[in-house]
Amino acid sequence: MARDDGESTDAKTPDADGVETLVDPEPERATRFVRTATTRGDYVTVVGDCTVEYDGRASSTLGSGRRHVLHKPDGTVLVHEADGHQPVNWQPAGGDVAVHHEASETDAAIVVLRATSETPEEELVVRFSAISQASAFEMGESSSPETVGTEADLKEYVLAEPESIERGLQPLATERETPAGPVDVYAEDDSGRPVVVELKRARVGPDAVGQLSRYVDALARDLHAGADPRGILVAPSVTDRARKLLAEAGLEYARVEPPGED
Amino acid sequence: MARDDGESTDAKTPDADGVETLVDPEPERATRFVRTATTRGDYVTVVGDCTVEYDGRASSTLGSGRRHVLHKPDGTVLVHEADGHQPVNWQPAGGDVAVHHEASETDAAIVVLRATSETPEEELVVRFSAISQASAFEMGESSSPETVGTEADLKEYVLAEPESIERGLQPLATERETPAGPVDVYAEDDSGRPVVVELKRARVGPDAVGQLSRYVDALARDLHAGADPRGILVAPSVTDRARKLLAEAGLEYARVEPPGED
DNA sequence: TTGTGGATGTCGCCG
DNA sequence: CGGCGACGTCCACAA
Repeated sequence: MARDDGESTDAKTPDADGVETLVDPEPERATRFVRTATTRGDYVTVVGDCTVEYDGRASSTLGSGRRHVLHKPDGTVLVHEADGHQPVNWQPAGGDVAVHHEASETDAAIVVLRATSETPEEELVVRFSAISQASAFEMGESSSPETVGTEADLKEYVLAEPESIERGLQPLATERETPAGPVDVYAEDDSGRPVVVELKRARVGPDAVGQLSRYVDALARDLHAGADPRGILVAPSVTDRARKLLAEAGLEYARVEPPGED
Repeated sequence: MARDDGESTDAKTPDADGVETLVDPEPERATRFVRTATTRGDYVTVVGDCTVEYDGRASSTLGSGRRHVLHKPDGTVLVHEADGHQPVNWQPAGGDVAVHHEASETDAAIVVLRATSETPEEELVVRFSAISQASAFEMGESSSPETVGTEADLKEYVLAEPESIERGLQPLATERETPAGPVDVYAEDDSGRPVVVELKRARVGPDAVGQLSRYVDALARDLHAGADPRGILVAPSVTDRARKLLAEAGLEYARVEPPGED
């Protein structure tokens, strides 16, 4: 879709389909371009040499280096480097972003992107000493993937086939509230004894045992004395340590296939 | 840095400083460009309409939409949409990436990026029906930020000033091993009673209580009978439920300022 | 390779 | 808005 508004003269390719690109722009031009595109609600990317400062829940400093900076229409800022899934620095959605240019200690003007947010109060400042490429894209609405294999899928399966955990097990409720939090599946075994089922979609470690343990303890307190609920951890597999912790706490483990493998 | 190798003729701006950009390329050209840049070890970005399929630990499908796809030199693939910090789909570093083009159901040829990995066996397939922009960048080595305000900083502070937790507290060891895992700080109170200290840099919930609880239980078993270790959760703040769980488990809480606020 | 716990975790749901 | 737990969590570090 062509851009015909005034600022589109900044674009290297103003007639391209929803994309404008500057290569090696001067700082002032880059500043104007990024500011305009950001204001317009575009998805903006900048590649160049920059330093990054972050201050908020923690603080960090990054020395000069070549990075890939994204600014999304929702205010998200991501600073990516050559490696890794995680951005090296970022700012969550919802904050404000300001772009300006200023003189650096040497003679080169630099482009500064400052992203701020409140609750928590945080600030991310990216200072470009050189910009190789700045682009702006019209991005459509975000969609969400249909995912199979989540804990919700496992719960569905367990509710449909409770015998896969134990013969005679009867689910009574999901997300049953206890003083320690909601229990994934609350059930009764074939002798009428209450059972707390904690579901995990993947191999479990000690944390899941702690979680189940808290629920069972809370329920034991909550129910009339002598109810003595059982706790069953349901997962594809367990680590050794988790298995020992289960044994020590008098809890049980039931293996299920990972969900969504139909 | 100018690119003078054979494939550089694909670049829209072959002389730019470490950046090559194609706008609205034909599928075959885009395929060649992305494949070459990827092989070369460049940081590659593609913006266009695509579908995404993932299969591995879980499975997901994404219908057609405009997206921003990154391929990093380490093999990481990220698929971003207009919103959110997290990529809507991704592939971790270390896997293989293949790019080819194929005929679609309609007459348009499409560009396919397939990222695969083993352990766990996973596959991510991005199918572009149209590409607005494809870019390749030379990216330097990744750096790592100097971050202040981590749990490690809190530990340092606590070891230097144990009285900030409790008068007379004497740290004996860090990461002391127990059958339930390593304890952040192992100490003795002024009466010589052993103390397990669990540190958290931020407000804590029930999970941290469970963690501390496991350590204390394990240590009680591990030490000679009658040692009766105390457990202190050290954090800037606690949720109500966590506080209740602490009380029920006979554990304590000590408030500390978030680290790195000097 | 696997286990374990931290993270500026982020995200969605629910009170 | 805060609490709570899932996440294809990712990640570094240790065994």
